Amino acid sequence: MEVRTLTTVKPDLLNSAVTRLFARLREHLVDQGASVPAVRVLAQLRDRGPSRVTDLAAALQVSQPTMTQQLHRLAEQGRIVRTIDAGDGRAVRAELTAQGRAVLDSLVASRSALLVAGLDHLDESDRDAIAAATPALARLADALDGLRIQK
Amino acid sequence: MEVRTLTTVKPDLLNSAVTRLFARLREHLVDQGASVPAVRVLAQLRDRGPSRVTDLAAALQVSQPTMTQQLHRLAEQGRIVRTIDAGDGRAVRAELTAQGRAVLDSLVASRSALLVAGLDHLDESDRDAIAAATPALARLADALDGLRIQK
DNA sequence: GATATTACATAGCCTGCCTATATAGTGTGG
DNA sequence: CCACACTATATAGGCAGGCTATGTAATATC
Repeated sequence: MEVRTLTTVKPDLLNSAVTRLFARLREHLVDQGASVPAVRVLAQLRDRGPSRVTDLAAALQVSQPTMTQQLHRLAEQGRIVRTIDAGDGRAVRAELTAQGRAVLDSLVASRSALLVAGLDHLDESDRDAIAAATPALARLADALDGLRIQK
Repeated sequence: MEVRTLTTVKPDLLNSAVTRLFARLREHLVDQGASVPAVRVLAQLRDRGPSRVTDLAAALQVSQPTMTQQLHRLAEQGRIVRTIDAGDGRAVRAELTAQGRAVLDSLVASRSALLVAGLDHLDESDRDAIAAATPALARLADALDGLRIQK
């Protein structure tokens, strides 16, 4: 049997760390003229391909008018194109442009570089701990999703 | 010597986990009629005691007008009181009310309960990994803060 | 073919953030 | 001791991102 200091998760410390990390990640996007909601839409279009307004809104859990507005902004910036669906004149197909894809790739790469640079300032043991915990944190997010739905 | 799979931090997965966790934590506050910026102000007042507008703005890294606005909202809700500083007629002293303190305590307790409930759905090994990584994540946030300043 | 439904757009409102500027109190040099 | 500079907060105006309610146009359905 392993003998080590018993450590339990301190909710406040976990909350604080997550909040601070998120703030830095968001700030990094904003410094490059992007935003978290915009990047989420671009990533969704990259992953799911051309999509309708309503489907994107559902996938990202925002209202349809919010998604309409976001897509109009992204279209003005040339990062997506909006075309009327052939076969359903009501529907809009949003699709990444080459520029949009390039911007997204660049933002993602830059964000990874930031995290790697941050990790580089840590001890090996801290990096190991974070690497080991990453899947667990994803599962914690899954669990919280589940609790939300039951609410 | 321990023999185990060598794992490196995957920046995208870490970003995704942090982003999702933050989204749930924020949603949980919003469900209770609060917001992340408002709670940050209340927590600051709890930790530092009565404070001036400018000091709060600096501590939370927002502009002075943003803090002025936030404090007016919190005052309308009865969560803080704003009094003119005795000794400097220009300055405003913002201070938690008993109600504000109670609301903050309740929100913090509820957030902890949410996290504990989520953790309860995980394996012992996941909980251990998260407990072990929490200080490392805080240090990662510190490191990113440092990188930001050097920028 | 009239009507119901669906997909998106628009209107109007809120929070939260910003910069620029006004106002009012404090402090200071002459 | 008063004009002037400075400092603390407030106000004005603007943008992003979120919401609900509702309008409009295309499609489906009976």
